[in-house]
Amino acid sequence: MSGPTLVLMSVGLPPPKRITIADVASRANVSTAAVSKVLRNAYGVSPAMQERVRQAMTELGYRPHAAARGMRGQTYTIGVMIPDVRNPFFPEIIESLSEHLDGTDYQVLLGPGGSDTESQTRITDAMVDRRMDGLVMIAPIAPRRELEAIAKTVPMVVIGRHGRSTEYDTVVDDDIMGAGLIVDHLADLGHQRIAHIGHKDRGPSWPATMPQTVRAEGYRQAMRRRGLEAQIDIVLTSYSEEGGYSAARELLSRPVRPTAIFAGADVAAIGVLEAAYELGLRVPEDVSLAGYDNTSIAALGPISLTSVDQDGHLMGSNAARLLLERIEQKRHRSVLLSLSPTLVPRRSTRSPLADSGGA
Amino acid sequence: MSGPTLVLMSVGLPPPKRITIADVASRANVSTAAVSKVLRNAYGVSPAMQERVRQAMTELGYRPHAAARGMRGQTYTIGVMIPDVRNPFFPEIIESLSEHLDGTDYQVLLGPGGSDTESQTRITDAMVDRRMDGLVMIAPIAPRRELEAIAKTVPMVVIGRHGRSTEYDTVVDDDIMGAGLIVDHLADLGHQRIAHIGHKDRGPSWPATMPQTVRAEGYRQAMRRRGLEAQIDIVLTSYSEEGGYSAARELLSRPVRPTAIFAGADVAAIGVLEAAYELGLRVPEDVSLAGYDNTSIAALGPISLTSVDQDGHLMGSNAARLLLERIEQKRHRSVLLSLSPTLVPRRSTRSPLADSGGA
DNA sequence: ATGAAAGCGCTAACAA
DNA sequence: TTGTTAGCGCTTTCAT
Repeated sequence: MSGPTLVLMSVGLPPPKRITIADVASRANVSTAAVSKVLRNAYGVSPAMQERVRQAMTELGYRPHAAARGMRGQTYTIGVMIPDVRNPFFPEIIESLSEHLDGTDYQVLLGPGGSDTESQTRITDAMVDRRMDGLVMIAPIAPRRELEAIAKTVPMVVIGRHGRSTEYDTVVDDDIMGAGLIVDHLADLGHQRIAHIGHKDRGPSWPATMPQTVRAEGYRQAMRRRGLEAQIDIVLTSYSEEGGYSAARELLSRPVRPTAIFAGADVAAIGVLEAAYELGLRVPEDVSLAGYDNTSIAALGPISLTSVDQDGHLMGSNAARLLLERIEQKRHRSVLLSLSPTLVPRRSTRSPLADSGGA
Repeated sequence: MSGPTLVLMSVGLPPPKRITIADVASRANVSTAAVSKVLRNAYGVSPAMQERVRQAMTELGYRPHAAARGMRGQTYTIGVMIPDVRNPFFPEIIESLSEHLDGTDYQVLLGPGGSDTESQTRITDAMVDRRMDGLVMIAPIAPRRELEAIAKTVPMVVIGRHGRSTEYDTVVDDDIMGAGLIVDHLADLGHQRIAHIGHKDRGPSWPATMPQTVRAEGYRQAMRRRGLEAQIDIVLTSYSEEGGYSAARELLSRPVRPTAIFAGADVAAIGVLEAAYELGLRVPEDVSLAGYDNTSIAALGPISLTSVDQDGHLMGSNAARLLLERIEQKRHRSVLLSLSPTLVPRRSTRSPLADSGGA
């Protein structure tokens, strides 16, 4: 294979300089203060002046300098911290968030934080340093105290993390319930050896409020409720293809295999599929499989993965609404919004074969 | 299903105010200019003063105000315009981009632009308004003139768009070659009726330089080269699951079906799989299928999709490098970097059955 | 209703 | 090497 091709080209002209409110002001024969007021739809400008200023703005192609505005007023920027850009569930939230903000003056900017505390802190700080008007944190792993410290500085909504805070709003899906839906579904089908694949993250933070912890806990509770306490079987890897793969390699290589696997995320379930495929095991004939998140891949005919739907759309729009309330109406009382998930049964789960009795 | 649960909570304290260089300066008994210099690692500060200032910074927990810095100097922010947050190929580019920037003072912020011109323009303007130091545009659909107008204002690298510009750098994968790899592969297997699913986007821009156009053109060229000109068969929908699905419904319902389908993107190929599944056709027994992008889903055992690999990692790191060169070394000569793709053959393609002779 | 002017936190000439 | 100071583009009192 040939290496990359490289082509050089010419040129370099003097950079044009931007139009400021001063330009607009002089063009419209008004003060800069007047222009500023028009810009903000502030009180105390006659319709006539309004018109003149707007005219001048369009004629000159004026664009407000967001950073400069931010020095005194707002930056009109909403920051969204995203751990793991690859997670196919986040786009749903993000899309709905931006949609909700589309009519407003606010712009959404995404901060790619890694799955470790440091990089999440780094990008979060970066957003604060840029004086964003509000922050949406998607499943952050920082300790609550840290989040609250930031939330004291800037309006904040946390998505996908359980527990409440007085400093920020929370939008969360009831993961206890979601895990229960899956376990009940599998138990109803006659499964007993139901294993769970969980996510363990790095970092010092106590993860009791993280979705993965709550899903595992929901799994435990449901297993007990169904009298399957002795069958509780959790493998902690990560919510990723690799994580699901390695967990499944372990589970499916045992002398007594589980008859069903509940992966805490669809991506992990995909890894399980891969492992099962390699081991020559069929889903659902040899092992039932369920995921979580109901990502679009779960719906695919050849995959047809039973999953739990979280309505990311609703999460996103609510997060946007709550954040705007905090920013514009200066609300300080915090809100906890808990949405209920729904089960989406598909072909990846079915009754275990006759030979698969209890332990 | 019960509706969302809502819980209200209390509190509201006076917001603390931020530490500025003035605070740091007085604490360290130096001028603000000195602090500024330390901040920028600028020339002309004694090690002693360096130390005093850094000390004061950490003691006070000082964080520079990015917007204020931006008013005179840089914002240390790199903006990345992303059309379609759902495209699973982009995360690769983004990850490698951020990685490359990790050691530097720059921060990556992502601008979610939709698949239409307006929303892309909107988010791009927003990034310019925020005085980002550099912009990376991933497969933008704006006309080249528009891109160049922006590039005159701010250092810019365009990814995934063919054609060259004197104003910005380009990192692109050779889509003509990539399409050729697929067609050759299929033709070598004995296929003749090879159909192609393309992407047609909205917007007034002339799309001759867009990847989808080039891939379609590459397909045509390769078909001619292989003497299959009469078999050229392109269905234009979109690079999405739905697009692939509807195109495949059409193609596979014909009296004389193609023996192979080359979808311009893996996501579209996934839609084809879905359609084939619904129609009771097997891949590859009844129809061979190839995608493009080699996304992780293509590698899955149950899917095993033949695809073209683009090395997003290399694209991302090169884009970062080129952008930094433009920003820091003020390079003006533009660069075109063309990477070559590779074929990744998998089980979704095989020789057509005997009964599937030429038209 | 309108405008003059004082900052916001920082950078960069220029002086010392 | 260090400090002084004039902005950057906008918002926001406070007079007019």
